[in-house]
Amino acid sequence: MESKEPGKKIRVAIVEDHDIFRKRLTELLGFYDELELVFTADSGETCLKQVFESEPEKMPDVILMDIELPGISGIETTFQLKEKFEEIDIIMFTVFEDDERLFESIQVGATGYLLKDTAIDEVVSSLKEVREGGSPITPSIARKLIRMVSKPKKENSSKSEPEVVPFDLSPAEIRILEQVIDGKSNKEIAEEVFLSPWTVKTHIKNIYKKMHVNSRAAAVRLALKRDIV
Amino acid sequence: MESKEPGKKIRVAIVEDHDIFRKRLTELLGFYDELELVFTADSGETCLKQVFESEPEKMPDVILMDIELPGISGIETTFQLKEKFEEIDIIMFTVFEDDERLFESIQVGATGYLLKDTAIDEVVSSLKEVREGGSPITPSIARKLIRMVSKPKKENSSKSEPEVVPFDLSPAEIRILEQVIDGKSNKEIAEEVFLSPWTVKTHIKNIYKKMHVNSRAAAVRLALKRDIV
DNA sequence: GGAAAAATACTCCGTTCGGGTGATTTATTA
DNA sequence: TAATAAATCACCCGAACGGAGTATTTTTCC
Repeated sequence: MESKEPGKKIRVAIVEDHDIFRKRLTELLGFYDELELVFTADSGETCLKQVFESEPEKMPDVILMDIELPGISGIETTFQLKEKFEEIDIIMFTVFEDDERLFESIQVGATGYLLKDTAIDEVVSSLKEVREGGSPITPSIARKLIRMVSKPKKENSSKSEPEVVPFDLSPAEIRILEQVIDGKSNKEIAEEVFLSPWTVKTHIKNIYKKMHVNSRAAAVRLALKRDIV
Repeated sequence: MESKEPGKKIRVAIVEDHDIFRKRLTELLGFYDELELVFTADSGETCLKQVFESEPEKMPDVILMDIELPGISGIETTFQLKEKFEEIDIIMFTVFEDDERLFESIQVGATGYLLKDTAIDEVVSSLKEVREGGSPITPSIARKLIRMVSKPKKENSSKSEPEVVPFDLSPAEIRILEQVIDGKSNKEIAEEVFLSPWTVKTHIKNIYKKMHVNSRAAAVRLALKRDIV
């Protein structure tokens, strides 16, 4: 893992709705010459706007993203960002050690996950690490991650494949998603899988929710991109 | 996550076949008052023997375990140990960042995974972290972990060339097809490319004709399959 | 210069989609 | 056993879509 651009300053952005915290963080990061703060935002919307409007030379390398945000969440924002700007590393920054959101963060493409009580120079080294191909996470979060990866050794080792399905799609949903990818309409899918069109529709709605999309085309693209089929 | 026994020394064991490295490590850890080295071993077998024969008050809290060992491997040793002594935390200690063994280590119950070039005081803080419920891992390993939980992205492969013209799509059509693939609606596309929605629609109709499809989803699938974008 | 292809714009019409809501039934798991 | 998740079916509504047709302007190229 090599550093992406050894000599250069790391361009950092902060997304944090809590004014005092954001300002404090801004101030602290200001002491580090190796960092360049390109913008701060107090909401996901503002962040997206900022990034989309950034000049190439002001595009952040890393974003410190609060999870709890007014309006669209940090997770959603991350998802949106990674769709368009895959090269930006995003470190989730939160007060909670929340399994669910940790998992979601990873799903949508966050690279690191730090707690807000992390010391400032650890935050700074995290920013560097992430640019060098690492994933800064606190040890306690690492343990959660490890639990996710390791088998819940509950008997039953007969199950062959762990079958890592991105987006947590249920078997029924995957079956239907495949049909959607084939360009079929709800009615056609219903006939194919012997279900009512209403059911098919419901499944598709749930698929959209899980995949964060709102059209067949987007779902197909994502599914193919992530090798779900 | 609370410390298991706040005030007490952490009982540490080292399993490492490389004599010089083991001795050096022993020496270095000796400088830390908060640690108590209960034993060292140069093989998995010795380690198991040591643990099984340990007095309760000499039972290690944490074992630094080399993966590459003569005889039974560190992974196998870890497995054996965790069978009987689940409360012992084991930190794998290795020179290699090996995906396969990282994964295996976690499967058999290792709590942490450090590279041997880790600074000594980081090793020591790792020993503490592990006792406090954390999982010390280096950022680069964390990223591998995260990749495991997130996307089993299929890399590689057929780096085939553009070859012939995919379909006979005109530049304008391709431009619009790209937007379709992004999941945009006709109206959104119109705004994006500064055209009337009617025009966009016409283009899409023509695209369908050329591609022999009749829905966005099908067009997206075909386009991605054929690498048109 | 002139034919052909591409790009642009619009209308009508019936179908499909996507979002919201709500309900029942069956696992599964705590 | 109780709570939760998955799967099933249903309805309303407005927006979007897809098909067929027509037509003008630009570009391209022989």
